[in-house]
Amino acid sequence: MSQQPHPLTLEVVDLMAKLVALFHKEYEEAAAARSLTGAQAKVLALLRRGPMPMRHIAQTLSCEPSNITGIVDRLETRGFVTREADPQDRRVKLVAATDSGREASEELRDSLNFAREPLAALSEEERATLRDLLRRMLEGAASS
Amino acid sequence: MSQQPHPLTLEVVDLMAKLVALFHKEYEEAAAARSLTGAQAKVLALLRRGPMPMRHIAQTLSCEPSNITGIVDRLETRGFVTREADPQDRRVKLVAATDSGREASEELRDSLNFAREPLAALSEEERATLRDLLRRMLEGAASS
DNA sequence: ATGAAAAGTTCACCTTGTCAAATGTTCAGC
DNA sequence: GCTGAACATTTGACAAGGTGAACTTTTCAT
Repeated sequence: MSQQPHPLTLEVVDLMAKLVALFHKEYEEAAAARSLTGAQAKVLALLRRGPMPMRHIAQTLSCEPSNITGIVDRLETRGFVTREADPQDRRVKLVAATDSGREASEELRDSLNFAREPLAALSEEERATLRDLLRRMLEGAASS
Repeated sequence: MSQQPHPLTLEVVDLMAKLVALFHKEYEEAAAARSLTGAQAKVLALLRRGPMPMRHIAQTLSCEPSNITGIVDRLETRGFVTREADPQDRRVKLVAATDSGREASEELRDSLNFAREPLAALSEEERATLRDLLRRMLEGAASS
């Protein structure tokens, strides 16, 4: 709690902050190009793996369940998502992406990959090194 | 525009998305601990380098100037920031951090450095490698 | 001098986010 | 079998972030 901020660490944090800002901006733009908001795109991306209870969405995105209600409402009126009661437990609603929702999400993801100019600056080997470092950093954190 | 998404690239993008989410969450929490919002903290961080016209803040954060008005309003009522007319051009207002604003921003920054658990998983040498890779990736992009 | 362009502000509006109070459902214990 | 606690979701009130359009003030080129 009282360690000197090491100059190298400080610089890495600074670079990461810039990269985060850049990534965030590009994600929002890619979503907006499909008239989705960032939050809607994130929910849609989660649902690519399959239907999911509201609660689980809220936990994964670290926000209140009541917040998800609104986001799913807006996705639902646009036909990107459906809500059905879970037969196992009728308290929970399973949110599932429609075909059109899945398609929008995958398009967005692919457009992101191609738009990733920063990554193009690295060779294949460097990208592998980066992948390993990022993996190590994320090992302790939450997943999916 | 039609290149196959290379699995390695895809994985790196995915890891970065997770890192971005993690970083973002920790930043918001660190800001909230000082009862600042993320946006307010970002503006305050920009002002550490010196006073700045509203317009410049908006450009740096890639948002509309009218948005900055509100954020600076809220920072101002809490005494973190002042607005004065630029003597050179009385259309522009120079926003400057007060001592208390600067202090809050620096505290936040330092708390971020120490809270950066993910980085602790890397050795000094690995952090240097990461720094170099990030630098390369950001070379083409906007700065500060 | 006049008029176009720039910087900020204001206003109306939407989305994200929180919290507290409802509703409906499940389930443990009796 | 009933009751009450716990749970998932929704609703409503509210604040902040974000946009776009209309307005004021100031600058500056002609």
